[in-house]
Amino acid sequence: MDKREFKDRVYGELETLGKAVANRRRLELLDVLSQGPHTVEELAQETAMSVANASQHLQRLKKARLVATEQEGTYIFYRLANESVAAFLLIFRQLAEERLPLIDATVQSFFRGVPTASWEEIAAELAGQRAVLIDTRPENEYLAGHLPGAVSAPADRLEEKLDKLPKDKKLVAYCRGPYCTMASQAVAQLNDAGFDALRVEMSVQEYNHEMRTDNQS
Amino acid sequence: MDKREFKDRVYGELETLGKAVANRRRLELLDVLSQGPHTVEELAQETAMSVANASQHLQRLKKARLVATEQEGTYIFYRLANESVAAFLLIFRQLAEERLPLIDATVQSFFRGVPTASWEEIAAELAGQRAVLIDTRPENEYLAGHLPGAVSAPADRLEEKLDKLPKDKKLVAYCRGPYCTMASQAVAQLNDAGFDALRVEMSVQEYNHEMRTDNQS
DNA sequence: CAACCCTTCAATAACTCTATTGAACACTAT
DNA sequence: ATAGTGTTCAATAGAGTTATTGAAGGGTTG
Repeated sequence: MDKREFKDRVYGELETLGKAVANRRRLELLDVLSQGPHTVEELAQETAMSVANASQHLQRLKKARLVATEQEGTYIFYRLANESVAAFLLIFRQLAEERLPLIDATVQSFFRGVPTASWEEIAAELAGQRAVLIDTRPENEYLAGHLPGAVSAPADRLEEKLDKLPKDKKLVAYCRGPYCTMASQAVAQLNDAGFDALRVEMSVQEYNHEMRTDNQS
Repeated sequence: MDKREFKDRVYGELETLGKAVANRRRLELLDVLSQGPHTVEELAQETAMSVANASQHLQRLKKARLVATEQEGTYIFYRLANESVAAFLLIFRQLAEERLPLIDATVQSFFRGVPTASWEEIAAELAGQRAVLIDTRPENEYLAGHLPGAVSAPADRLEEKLDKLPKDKKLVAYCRGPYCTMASQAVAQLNDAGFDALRVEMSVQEYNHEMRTDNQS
């Protein structure tokens, strides 16, 4: 094996990781999978793809070993291969946002008008019980892991929970991350129903990541 | 802008970062650029591409804002956009190596037979002056930044330096990183010439990264 | 300003990727 | 077994990517 052949092989392998994240559908799938295991059907629905197409993309991700599967009866659950993948996705997103300002501009424009706070702004009120943290993701994602103290109130089944939420406290909604629209949808609906709700820019992934880096320093 | 359109736009932008690193040639260019600024011609030669092809790939990287250019006379120097890009590349490689074992297998097989040490194994001898660290990269990369105490001895011009290297000390060679063959080439040549040389698995990027994380903890 | 060198452009053919379609496979429950 | 449901397979057309080629820009130097 000469020098050129060696480099072609090595960079050819590296390429498979690059190609895995070189497609918007697969990136979207990975973001949903960051929240916990999901079936093919769920993933297809979440990302507005046909089941066959989602399956095809998932197999591509599996070939790059970014995701793994577990059979459970007739369902197949896809999940991220491990924590390194989740950490990588976070850094991937951070770099993209830093280098490609259009992302942040699009996000800003989409969420304009939705009452929003940063985690720092709201942390004291949450700690002092003057605000309640609500998790607007589907219940299975809440069960797979949620922010400490959060209450589950999936955005698409909010009516069922309305009578269990306090009207005398702030409701602080989060969801999957900065490109997820569930919290903002829930906030609009809650405010219409007479609650005092706002969105917080936080997710399980970011929270865990901040905890980890905080402990290190 | 509805929810789906928003996601398509955002993930479509993220995709441009993914596509930038979805090609072995571009990954190789980025690795060379991690060592410092280079002209198109240099990059083309280093990666065994035609100049036109290299230029095409470099423009793609520039469009993704991973690299930037500076004109200097008739030359155009390409360089990584900033430190975040270098850090990302390191993590990208780490994840690829973790998930795709074929990479490490290929590396192991290529460097089998070359006397090699890890940084920990050799650090004490370097500190005690019983070994000399030599930088086998081209001189301009040495000038752009090198390991503390390292002497420049480019692998392709080793004869010129032979009489300046000590025969009574270990020579510890490094180059660009784990996929770079300069150090191993130099080690073979040096040992043939009667020196006591070995390769060390370290690079400027990895060294800086370790220093940074060591200080944090 | 003309010759020169470095870089980019434009066109193209070969190749790869993607969404879609309908069929096939696999597991469960009746 | 059979029907039903979740997932994958196989084929394909359309879109995108890549290396190659030769020509054209854009600076610099004599």
